[in-house]
Amino acid sequence: MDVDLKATLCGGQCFSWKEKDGVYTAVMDGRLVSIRNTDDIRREGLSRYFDLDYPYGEARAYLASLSSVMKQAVSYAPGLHILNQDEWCATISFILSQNNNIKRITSLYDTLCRTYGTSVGDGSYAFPTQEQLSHATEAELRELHFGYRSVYLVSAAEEWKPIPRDLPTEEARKELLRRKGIGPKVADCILLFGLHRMDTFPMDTWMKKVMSRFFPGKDGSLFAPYEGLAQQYLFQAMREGGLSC
DNA sequence: CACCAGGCCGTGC
DNA sequence: GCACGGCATGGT
Repeated sequence: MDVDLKATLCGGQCFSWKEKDGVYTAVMDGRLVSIRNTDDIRREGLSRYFDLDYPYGEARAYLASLSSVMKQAVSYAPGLHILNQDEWCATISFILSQNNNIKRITSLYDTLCRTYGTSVGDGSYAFPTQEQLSHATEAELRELHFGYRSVYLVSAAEEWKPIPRDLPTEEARKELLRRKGIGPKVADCILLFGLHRMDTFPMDTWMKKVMSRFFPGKDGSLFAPYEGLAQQYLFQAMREGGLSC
């Protein structure tokens, strides 16, 4: 099955892609990339980023077998994939996300690129590296409308280090929770979208609504070993009104 | 005016 | 351990 680009790129996993007339564009590894379909993904060498080798067919079948609501959520956007994003970029992105909406997160993400990132031409900018963002000050960020998240960004750039790839999810989570501005929800988003830990289930305000309404008393472990994918299916369906009793 | 958005932190109990 | 208010900003 082809990747659903809209569900995958514009559903709150990442904030770097722009869509125009069915063409999705972003800066990847220092160059501007445009794609329209799964063939373009392969042609541009983005198979890993789009997670093409993960057994989505198997995961979909299993999740859909669990409950009618989950089946409905899966059928809403079956081509949804979980991206393999850069850990640094995902960390900053989800620090921006707290108590915020996707539109404004995207806008703030854009401001970071234009202010601190490297130009790649055509008015586009790469996401700033840790070194580039470490030049930002709290006062400067506040002027750029980052609000109380400003201090978290400064701290993240100062104290950044990658999580060892072989560290078990629960220990990685503890490490993330020590960092300023990273709580349970942001940590889980970094684990899922930046480290591809499918055994995480980020609980934001939308997911709290989903769980209390459709799976009262349960948690993400109900969907093991595909918690993360299940979460994203439910998140999308709930936000766009695709779930009914 | 209120309340909400991919929440977290510090305080008080 | 848990509940609560404060926090920046922009949209409805």
